Amino acid sequence: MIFSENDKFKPIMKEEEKLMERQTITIYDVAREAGVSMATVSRVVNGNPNVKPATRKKVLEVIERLDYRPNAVARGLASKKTTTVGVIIPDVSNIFFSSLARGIDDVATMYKYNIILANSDGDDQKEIQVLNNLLAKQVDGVIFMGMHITDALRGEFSRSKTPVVLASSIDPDDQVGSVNIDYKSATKEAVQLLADHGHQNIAFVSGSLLDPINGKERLIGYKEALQENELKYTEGLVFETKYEYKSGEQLAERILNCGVTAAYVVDDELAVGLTNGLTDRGIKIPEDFELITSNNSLLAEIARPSLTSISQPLYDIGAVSMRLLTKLMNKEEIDEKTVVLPHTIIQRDSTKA
Amino acid sequence: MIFSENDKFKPIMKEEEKLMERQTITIYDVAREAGVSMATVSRVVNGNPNVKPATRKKVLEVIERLDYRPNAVARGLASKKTTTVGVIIPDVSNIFFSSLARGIDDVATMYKYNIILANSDGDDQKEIQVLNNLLAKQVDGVIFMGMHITDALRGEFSRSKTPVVLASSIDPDDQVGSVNIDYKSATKEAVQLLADHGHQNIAFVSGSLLDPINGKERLIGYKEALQENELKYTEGLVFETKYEYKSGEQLAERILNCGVTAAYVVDDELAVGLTNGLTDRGIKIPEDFELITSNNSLLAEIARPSLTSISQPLYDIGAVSMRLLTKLMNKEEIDEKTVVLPHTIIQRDSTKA
DNA sequence: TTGACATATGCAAGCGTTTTTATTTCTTTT
DNA sequence: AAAAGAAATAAAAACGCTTGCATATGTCAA
Repeated sequence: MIFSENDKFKPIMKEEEKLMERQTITIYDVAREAGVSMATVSRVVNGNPNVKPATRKKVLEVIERLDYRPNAVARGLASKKTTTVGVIIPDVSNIFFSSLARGIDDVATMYKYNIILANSDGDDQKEIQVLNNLLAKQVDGVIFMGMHITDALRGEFSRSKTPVVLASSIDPDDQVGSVNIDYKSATKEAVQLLADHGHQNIAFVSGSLLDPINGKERLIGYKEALQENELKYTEGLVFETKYEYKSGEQLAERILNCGVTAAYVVDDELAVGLTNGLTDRGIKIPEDFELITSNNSLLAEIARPSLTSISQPLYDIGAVSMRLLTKLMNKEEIDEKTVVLPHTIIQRDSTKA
Repeated sequence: MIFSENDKFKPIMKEEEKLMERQTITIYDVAREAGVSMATVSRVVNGNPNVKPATRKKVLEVIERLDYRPNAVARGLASKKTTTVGVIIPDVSNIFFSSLARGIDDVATMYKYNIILANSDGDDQKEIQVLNNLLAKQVDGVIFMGMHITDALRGEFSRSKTPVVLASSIDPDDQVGSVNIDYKSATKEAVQLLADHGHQNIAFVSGSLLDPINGKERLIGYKEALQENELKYTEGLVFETKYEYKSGEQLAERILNCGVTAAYVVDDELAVGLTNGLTDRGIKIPEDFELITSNNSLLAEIARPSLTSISQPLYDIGAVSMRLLTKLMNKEEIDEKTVVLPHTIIQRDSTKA
């Protein structure tokens, strides 16, 4: 009895049933319901103008009714574009990089891209592995952040057809795009300001000097500034350490022992550590010691005393990098693959007025 | 003449040419070169054990030689798994969320997933839009961070078959997974500590009370602590503001005018702002004013005085959320969809010893 | 040996789109 | 009213892989 009733309904419900049971509505379902071909539905979905308004309307209604959502994976396979870009970042939880990341994502969203975010810890191995992984996922482009670009990595970059932009990272030969500030000049200005205040022993506090941004840009700027002020360059005043709060704190003692009275620091976290370390030892900033940091992140503002800083427009570097990448992906004409953004120095309380 | 020469070579070079010219090596190329079927290559690539070792070796060699990389998009279409999860985050550049994100990505990597990161600014509209976008990209799961879950959003969650985990966000009915600490107890303990030090007027400084985490958890804990100490609850001591450094600074004046001598603050950035604002007005912390913050991020450590804080294990919350999501995606048995991680209070210099 | 099973491999049908090519339907123009 | 061209639509072949099913090969006990 029950069975026969069910059977009676079966043929009638067949189509509806199909829709209910199948978890995913496809372009084919829409086409059938709207009485057009898949091609037409595709055109409607993609905003192709070659569709009669009446047809468009009809299709749109069915899409609405069935709650159809195009499958981006199938699209990606057919069109060979994923509208996704890979972002390789040393560490998202570092405010310097996360500021860049935010700029990247905002512009990405603006151009209808999504970002796949992958942490590398700045590890050469992981960077390559992560890059290959992203390429396997068919990202349309890659934004790379990292202090240091190995030959192996550069090799991978050029081996693939996928466009790459370096955000706040320096590459000797500019095969790929990149967005930076002029680190050499910025450093020079900062050190100049310190020299103007009469300091004789100005420290250069940095991460690894092997990283081109430190060794080939900032250090040069530091040296030039010293030279122009007739100050002698001493290796003893160059401190190579990690980009960590703790490292900065620990450095305080050593730095004081060298008779240093001013420092240029390449990283905010490090700079805050040093500031706190000095303050804890009774040093008055800026009276007894002046200090300039480099990233103008929230940390520079929050620290007490607040820190005078080079202002790298972090968000903007990210945003411009992504914008550049969109052009590259779009095969547009690029006037200049390497863009240099302006920097300034924000005076706060870690230097005298 | 030239033409005929070319023609002569064509048949000979045909296969090689194909390989050179076609930018992408496919599974088909590997199969042909190795003299096996695509299915076998697929099995090798996917580590399926049903392949004779000799065959496996041969295929692997060809893969190596041709530098073949499986196309994850095609794989995704065929297998209906993308090994990608979506992460909806209010703002990556906020250290609270980026700490969570780092935990998420590390565990994701561990389980061979990638994350698509999307900023929502905590905006209800954007959250839904971003979610739909991620679902269109066929992510295998979603991790959501946000202060506040609208009905619309909850609707989208339950409408899709894709598993969702809330990281450090509260949902009344637990249809989806979530990972948190016990905000009520944590707040209660913090306020209790302040009360123990004899404070009569303890402020509750928060973001929007409409966010369940504030209004339904923390505020309750605050009230309970007051009650147990026979202190009267006054609306005037509840401050609702934004999670921003500036807001905290500006709050200092108002808070002093209310005769407050201690505060529990729900966000580190806000807390540092308040601390600096108070200090700038000559208030001595902790002698004249005690303060406890909530996230134990780097900021709490960096601030001077350093801030006593509830320690939410941010990284762990992210990591556990992702781990939970892997189980959900894998359809494993889950003992408990809602996991509550332990918290502690880290005493620093913004409270008396 | 042979039959019975297990193991290894191949075949081909999807997966849900885009896109090229072909076809149909409208407009014009004369 | 017919021819020609433009506009709208349909048909079907990719895209690069996975996977169920069929087939082939190998192994062992009887």
